[in-house]
Formats: sequence, structure tokens, C-alpha cells
Amino acid sequence: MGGFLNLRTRPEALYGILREILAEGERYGEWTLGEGKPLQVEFVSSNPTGPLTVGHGRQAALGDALANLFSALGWDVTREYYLNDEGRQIELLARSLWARYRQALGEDVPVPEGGYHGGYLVPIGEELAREWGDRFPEWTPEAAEAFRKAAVERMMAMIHEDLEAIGVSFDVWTREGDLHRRGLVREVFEVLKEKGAVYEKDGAYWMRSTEYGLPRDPVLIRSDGTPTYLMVDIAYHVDKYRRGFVRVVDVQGADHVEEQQQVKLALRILGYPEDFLHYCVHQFVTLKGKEGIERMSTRKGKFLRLKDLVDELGRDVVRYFMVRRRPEAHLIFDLELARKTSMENPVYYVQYAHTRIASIFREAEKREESVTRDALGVTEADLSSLSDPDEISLIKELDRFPDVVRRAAETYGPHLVCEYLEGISGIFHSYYNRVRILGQGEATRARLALLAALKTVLGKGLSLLGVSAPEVM
RNA sequence: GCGCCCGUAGCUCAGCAGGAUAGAGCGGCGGCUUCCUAAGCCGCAGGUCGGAGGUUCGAAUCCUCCCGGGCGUACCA
Repeated sequence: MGGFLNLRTRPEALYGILREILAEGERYGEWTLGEGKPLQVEFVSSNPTGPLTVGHGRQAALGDALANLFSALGWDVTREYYLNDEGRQIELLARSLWARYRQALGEDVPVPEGGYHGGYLVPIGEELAREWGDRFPEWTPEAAEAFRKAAVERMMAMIHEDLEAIGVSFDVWTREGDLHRRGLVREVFEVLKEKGAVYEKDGAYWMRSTEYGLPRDPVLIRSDGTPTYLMVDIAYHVDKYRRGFVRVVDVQGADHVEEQQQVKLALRILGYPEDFLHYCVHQFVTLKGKEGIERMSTRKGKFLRLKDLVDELGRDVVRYFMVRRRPEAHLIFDLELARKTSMENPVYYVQYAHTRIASIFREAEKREESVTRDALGVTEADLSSLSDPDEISLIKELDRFPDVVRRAAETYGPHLVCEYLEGISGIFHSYYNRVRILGQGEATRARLALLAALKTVLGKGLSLLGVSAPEVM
């Protein structure tokens, strides 16, 4: 509604905006909306069954950017990784590693059906063969325990390498085993049962989800008495609530949608606030390379390791590419393009804008022009010479920045920041080619003031995405 | 079958808290360098916004249905 207004923004108002931005400096774009309340972003949470893949890279980049954005909104953000180091998949991993170990000892033991076929277990198997010799000739409970421990340890080391490569770190690591030990899983199950949300069938306990409109009833406790992943996940979220988080954002892949609906329903039945748990669901990453488009699978060993991609393309490129698309849209990562024409990457386009401005300031100092980077000198400049259409657009765009930050956080869409940064970079590059900054007397002072603000916003925007803002390229 | 997501230029995608001639990058073609970094700029070509209805003064944007694609639909995690 409300027809459109064609208000001409008065120049004085624009100059006021610019002065405000310069005064706020690095803090420009930040809010106090979160009031310092605790918010958790849980992401990656990959099981320790292999190194992180390019797919996890999207989650790492996305989750970290969201965490940065919510910090900027004024929340007290905790980055958390949920570690599932128990259960059948880990059992399979241990068994697969044992097979590699036997193979290293010259025995023809195949990796089990549905096991982990990736080559990354081979060198570890060889290492264990050297270390342990023929100590585990058979798959016994002792062997299972030893190989489970060794496998998880090595996988975690690899995952840490991958995270370090992309530059993401976590504040809290929660292990599934901890939840069991504290009796939380059992306790939460009992409450669900008391609420009448559970029934028994075929020796297992099921949740009455269809009564609440969901497509099917899931098992919470198996007939052998062990809780399912879903049951543990529900308990985990109760735990998050008890730890005091006001809001939790889980970054997860599209294959978890049903799980998410079930967890949300369980929390609703348990009486937790509706707006406590949020999911940022993202679609998968497809690698488009010379071999065509490949579907990744850790189990089948068909994947590109995140660290390898980062080593090849650089952290900034990978991070930027991973958050540039809307999370809910499928991401096609064009390897060939990223490799051979990396100079034309949008991330360089934005970084180059930042670098160019840095360069202008270096040149200004060298020439000892009337203006230095001294903040006071800049803000006291007479801005009335800023009347070029690009100068006006830039100020108007800079004015939008805090809203972009807010919207990007609240809609879980860091790509909005990319779009914004590419937009202001474009205006700047065009402006730079047409208008001289230095050697223009009073106009130079005003233009440098504008560029100082632009540089701050470019730097801030990039840092929210976890991308560096270089002074020199 | 059911649930969620996607379908906009040759390719990859923005835009979708309804509003004026639908944008960017890549790819194609043609230009720009006495001077602040050419990792840049300017111009040209290229689109029935998957299709059909509906709501509205106004729809790429909201609603319904259909078509096409992805994911899920486990006593795996």
C-alpha cells in the first residue's frame, strides 16, 4: 500500500548521514536489538566419519557469517558444534578402518557393505598396522573399541584442519555422549510420555506426530531400548534452552527438514516458546568441474575435501562463493571458472574497491595533500561539493547499510550483504574512473571523507562474511 | 503418493516485507590507459520472470492448480 513517494533527499540531510557514519567508524552498521542476550548458532556438526567436504564448507561459511551478523545485531553469540561420536555410523567407520588395517597387513578384508570407502582411511590403517602390528586379527569388542577411538580421534583431527583452513572456530563442542551421561535423554523422553505424545508399538516408542499434522510418526526409543537420533536431538534442544539461550539458530542441510519438523513439534509439546528454535536450511553444493557435475558422498568416498578447495582457491574466494547464494537455493560451484578466471571473481571486485580506496589514501599522504586520514580532519571537511550523482548514490547506499545487516541476519541471508557490497563497489569503480579524487582542492577533502566512509563499510561488510579486506592487492 | 525447496538473459544467479522502462557477473561483440592500482570503466547484443487461472488501481513478487528439477519420506545419523 501507500503509493510511492518521490521525495528529493535534501543535500544537507545526506551530509549529516555521512558525518554520522564517519563518527561511528567501525561500529557503523551495528545494532543493540539483541540486548546482549544469549543466542546460539549451531552449524557444521558433521559426524566424525571423514574430513569436511565442500558441502560442509557452505555450512561453515554460512553459519559463521550468521554468527557475525547476529553479533552485529547485539546478541551474545555462541558458535556450537554438535559432535555425534557414538552410534551405528561410527561403528561402521571403525569397522571400515579395521578393514584398511587388515589390508595394510596384507590380508584381503573388504570394507563392509555400506561402510566408508574413502581413501582417507587407507593411510590411517597403514599407520595403525605399523603401530599395533597383528594385535587385532579378528573383529572383537576390544578391536571395535580400539578402532572406534582411533577413528574418531583421527577424523576429528582432520575436521579441525578443515575448519582451520576456512578460518572457522567454535566456542562450544557438545558430544552426544554427554547428554546420555547426564540422563537428559531419558528424562525428556519421560516428559513427552507424560504429555501423552508417545505410544508403544512393536516394542518401540513412537511420537504421535501425525496427530499434529506431520506426515509420519517417528520412533523415539527403539525396541532394543536405545534412543534414536531424533530423541537425542530433542533432548539436546531442551539442553540448549536450559543453558539459557533465548534464541537458537541451527544451520542444516535440506536433507534434515523432516527431522526439523519433528524436533519443533516435540519442543512445542514440551511447552517451549515457539520462537526459540530457528532453522536455516540450505540446499546442497554441487561441484561443476571437468568431470561434470558430481554428487558428493562421504561414505562412498566421492567428495572434494574442504581443505583442498581452500588451499587451491584461497579462503576468501571459498567463503564468499559459499554465502553468495540464498541458502535455500542450490549452489553450483563452478570449479573451472573459479580456477582459471579467479581474477574476475566478485570477491576480488569488492576487495579491489577497498584496496583502491586504501591506495588513494596512501597516495594522498605521499603527496601531502591538505587532507590526512585523521578522522577529525575528514569529518570537518566542507561536504557541500559532493553533488555528483554517484556521490549522492553512494551516500544513500551507505545509509542503507545497517538495514542490510539487520535484514541479512533476520532472514538468514548473508547473500544480501554480498549483493550490497557488489552494488556499492560498482558505483565506486565507475565513479573512480570518471572523477579524480586527489589534487582537487576543497573537493578532494570532501571526496576523501566520502571514501573514508565507503572504505569502512566495505571493510565491515567483508568482515561480517569472514572475508578479508586487504589494503594492498 | 505425501512433505520441504528451486524454476528470472546462452551459463551461474540477485530482485520476491506488491509499485514506475526486470538487474549483476560470466560468456559474445566493440571501445577506454599523459594523471589516484586496467583485479577497473564505457557501449552493444541477449528475457513470453516454467505454464494457466485468481486477488489487486498495480504481480517476477501474494493465492490456487499444473509442468519440470532437487532433497526427504529408516527401529541411519
